[in-house]
Amino acid sequence: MTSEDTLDALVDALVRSTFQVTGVLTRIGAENDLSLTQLRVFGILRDRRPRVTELAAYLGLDKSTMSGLIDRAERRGLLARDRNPHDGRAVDVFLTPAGRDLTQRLYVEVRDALAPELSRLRPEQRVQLLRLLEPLLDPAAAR
Amino acid sequence: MTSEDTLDALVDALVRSTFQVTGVLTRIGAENDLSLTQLRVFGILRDRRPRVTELAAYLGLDKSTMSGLIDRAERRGLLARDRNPHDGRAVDVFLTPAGRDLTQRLYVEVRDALAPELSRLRPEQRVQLLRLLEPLLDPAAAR
DNA sequence: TATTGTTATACTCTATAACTATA
DNA sequence: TATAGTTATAGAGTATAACAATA
Repeated sequence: MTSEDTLDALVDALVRSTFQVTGVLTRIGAENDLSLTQLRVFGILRDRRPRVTELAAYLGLDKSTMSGLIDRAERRGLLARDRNPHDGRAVDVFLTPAGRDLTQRLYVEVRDALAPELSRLRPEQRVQLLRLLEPLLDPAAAR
Repeated sequence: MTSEDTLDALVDALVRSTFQVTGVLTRIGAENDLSLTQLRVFGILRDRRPRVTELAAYLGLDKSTMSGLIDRAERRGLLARDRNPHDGRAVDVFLTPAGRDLTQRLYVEVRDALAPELSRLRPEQRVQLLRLLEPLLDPAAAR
């Protein structure tokens, strides 16, 4: 197998595993009335308190799209807005306690859903996979 | 690091790499006026000629959603419908030559977009990653 | 003037329900 | 009766353009 073939096969495997994980995330989201994007929003807010524009940039979305996403989650009491104390134009976004609880529950659900697949690997293979994925994760890309 | 910690870190890395690859696919799709779902449709049709319901099942979507997706792509001349010769109720879906060309171009774009990230791994590491991803890919899950 | 955020608008994606045609 | 597909409807996700408020 040439190095070119490996690249093709690897891209294929990467795309397929992406769709597989996306399927799990989409299902768990749907069971909690959350879209994949909302799931991402909650993941980001887990340890950050960004302004609207920052959040949109993380997700690669327009700020107007962000407004709608925040509106709907805010209406459900899962997250909240607050004026940024240092810049009167900016609005900070953060999880409410209810949103934080939900995020924690979602995280456990995702882990439990992926664990069976990952158990097909031996423990030392799991460590290996982790080591191989890490270099691929662009620090600029948000979760 | 305990095995429990590895699982947590691995799930995290897997989800993050999923969003990263999804970002690439979404961008390339958008540049060609295609949604992520349309991209998947084209990937599936690349080597299959399923009926509407089969396609919907692959994607985990309702058949009515499928009708709309097919409509829009058909209007653009990228795919076509045909009566299934063995079952008068069923409709087969397949790529037109234009759709096939586009799919091929998209594939190359995706590979070229992911190649730089993958080049952070040494050749033998890429082979290793491929070997580790393969057991995770459920044959039941479509691309 | 430039930036931050919201709103109006239009289109795609999605599911549910109701329908037609075929098995 | 059951299955395959379409259509009507409604809501979420998305971007573009126009706007108000602040820097």
